[in-house]
This record gives sequence, C-alpha cells and structure tokens, in this order.
Amino acid sequence: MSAASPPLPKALAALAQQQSFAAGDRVFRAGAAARHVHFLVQGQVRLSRFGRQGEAVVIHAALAGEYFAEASLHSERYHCDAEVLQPALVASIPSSALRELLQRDAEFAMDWVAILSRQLRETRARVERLSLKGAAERVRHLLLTEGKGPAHRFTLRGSVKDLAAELGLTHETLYRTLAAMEQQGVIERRATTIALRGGR
Amino acid sequence: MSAASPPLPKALAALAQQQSFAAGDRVFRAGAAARHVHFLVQGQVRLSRFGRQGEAVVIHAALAGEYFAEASLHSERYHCDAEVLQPALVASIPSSALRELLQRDAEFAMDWVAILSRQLRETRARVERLSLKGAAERVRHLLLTEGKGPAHRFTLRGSVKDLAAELGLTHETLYRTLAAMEQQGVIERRATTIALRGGR
DNA sequence: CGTCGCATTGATATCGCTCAAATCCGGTGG
DNA sequence: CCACCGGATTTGAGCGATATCAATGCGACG
Repeated sequence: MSAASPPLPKALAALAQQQSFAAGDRVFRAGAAARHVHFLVQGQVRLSRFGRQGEAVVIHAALAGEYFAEASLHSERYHCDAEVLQPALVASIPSSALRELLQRDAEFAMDWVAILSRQLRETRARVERLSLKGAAERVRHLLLTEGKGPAHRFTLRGSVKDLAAELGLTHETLYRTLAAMEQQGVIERRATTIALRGGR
Repeated sequence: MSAASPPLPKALAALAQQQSFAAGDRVFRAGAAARHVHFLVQGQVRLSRFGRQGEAVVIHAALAGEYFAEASLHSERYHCDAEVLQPALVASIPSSALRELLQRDAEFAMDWVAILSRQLRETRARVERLSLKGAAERVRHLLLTEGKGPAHRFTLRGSVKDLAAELGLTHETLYRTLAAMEQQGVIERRATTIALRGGR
C-alpha cells in the first residue's frame, strides 16, 4: 500500500502548493468550497464529520503518501472536516489544474482511476466491517483484510482509541474485546501490532 | 443521480456483451477472476459477501443505469457475489477494453473518474451512517443524505427488509424504529417513500 | 511536580438481536 | 373462484452485547 510513503508525482508537484499544519489544525472544514484536492506528504490527517451531539464520525484516516478529498474533485463543497492529528505537510492541487491534467495526460488519468478504485475498495471493505455484528468479528475482519503477511499482522496507526472510532466501537469495548481475544489465544498483541494466531 | 436510468455510453456499448439474468442468478461470485466491469441496463443487483455464519453483508445495491464492480478494474478477482434480485439485463465490458478506452479517450476517462468519485462519496456516506449509534439516527441520516427535495423524501428500492440490511439493522428493529418515528411525527411514510417532517 | 490524555477495569443501563407468532398480500394451482 | 403457499410485515418478550458512567494507573510533557 504505502511501503515508504510514495511521493507526489512530478506532474502534480508543479501545480501544488505546499503548506505545513500543526496538530489540531484543520486543512479544511465541511461546507467550505472544494477548490483543491490534497496530498499528504507527511504527518497524519483525519477526515471526520460531527453528529448532532458532537460525536465525531471518522470518515477516513489519511497516511503520508495518500491523497485525501479526492472525491471532492467533482463536488462543490467539502463534506467533512480535515483535522490534523500529527504535524503535517500538505500539498494542495487546484481542482481545475487536476482536471486539466486528467484531460491531457492519459497515463496520469489511468493512475488516478487506479487510486480512486483502491479507495473505493478499501471503503467498501470498511462498510462490510461495520456491518458485522460483534466487536470480535470486526477486529477479526480488520486483521483479515488489512493485516500483512500470513499472520495478518496489523500495525496500529495512532492510539487504540482511534482504532475504536474506526471500528465503530467505544474504546472501552475495544479494550475489553482485545483483552478477551488475547486471553483466548485468538490474537497476539505486541507493541503496536495485532496479529491472528492459528486457531479458529 | 439517475433520473431515468442513463444508458450505456455508445463507446462502451460496442465493447460490451449483454446478457440476461433471472432473479436469484449470480452475475459473478467472489473469488472468480475479474475480467469484466459490468453495467446494469435493467433490473436490480445486490453485491454481498458472506460472513462465517452465512450472514449476508450487503456491499452495494446497484440500480438500473449504474456500473458495478467498477473497482475490480484494477483487481485480480471479484471480492463479492453479485446476486440478481430483479430480472436483469447486464452489459459486461472486458476490463482490458475499458482500460484501453481510458487511455485513448480523455473525455471518457473524465467521466469514469466522475463515476468513481461519486461512488466513493456515496460509500463514505454509508460508512458515516453505519458509524452512527442508534437505529433512528441511521434512518435520519439516510433521509438527510439520500432523500430528495426539501422534505428529504426517500424512495424505497425493494422491501423494508432490504433497507434494514443496508442500514446494518435487523428488519424487526427497523420496523419498530420506523413505527416509533412516525408515531413521534419525525417522519411520514407513504406507499414506498419516507420523508422527514419539520419538527425536531 | 502537576496536568492531561490514553489505557484499563468495574458496574449498570439500554438498545438492538433473537426467537416467536400472527397477519397480510401476491401469486399459483386446482 | 377459492385454497394454499411463501415472503414481507408487524408486534411481543427476554436476553445479551455494547454503551455509558466511573474510577484508577500511567506516561508524556510543560
């Protein structure tokens, strides 16, 4: 996926404006005019929306080397907040320039289609995960679909609390579930990774 | 979105092979080699995967005029089953031909990017919906994001039972929730539509 | 050293799931 | 035309899983 955080393609780098953000900043807010597509050069950004009670709903967590708000290319406004979790360097590409590049450069267009397709598949996997009933099932699904290698080892990005939000669980429930699964020998936890263990 | 189910673009029609399916058929199954992208000319198709206990998880419900398995363009195999709900006419476009067309036709590439972007936004909306806690909140979110017009009127496709699956709820819970919301005057139900009513 | 946020565990409440049953409706065949 | 059937719809009762509220430890950071 992102072995060593792929760089911004040169064709785009020329069009982009880079900007630094501190943790807690917003790259953009929901409702703002969507005039740029963004590429996260470094750091961590979380896209979320807020329910009526102010509960944050995490739409997507972007890692270094990923685009975010790509779907806003064909949208008038941003539909979520982009909150900076880790000090970030963001390259912002004007939508109009990107659109033009898509028209002009067939190869780039192919790459862009591939990026969107991947995002779509990942998001669908997440829908599938959230549709599962039990907390343990969701954890298992996460490991099976996002874990690397034969043991399906999954590396946490951020805190367990963040993971809980991504899984649609409270952090308490996730802690308990992880503890129970480890107790039962279903998973193995190390510093910042979780892996499946043979059985069941 | 799909006022009267948009047709298959001519450029693609030439490349596609059309085939009819009866309700209950599978257009493809999970694990099969993904050599085609599909366009639903008519009918209804549901993309789903199955958990260990055989619980169907609905990934996507395709309507007439929509592509499905678009993300498989860059994937070796299908990741879900495509089950025909209503007798369907499906146009299957070889992945290789589609890829070639993307290279050759910049305008089509733009359209394709737009289609993927839309799907991505819709799927993210669904993630957001599934992350909400209460059944009523999910219904409200559905109406707010997918309902048309000022009253956010939403037209059911298929049964209430199907909707329950899409919302990640059991049909019993959804029936009860809808009844309660109507009782409270939050929503208004008609034949096959649900709409929000002003108040709280 | 004090504070803040994450991690962890306990107790309780609540919501949605499960099992169950009755009704309704469209379609089918006699 | 009517009896029958299967699936959708609807409502009931009880249980269990997860949310919620609460308390404590712990490490980072100023």
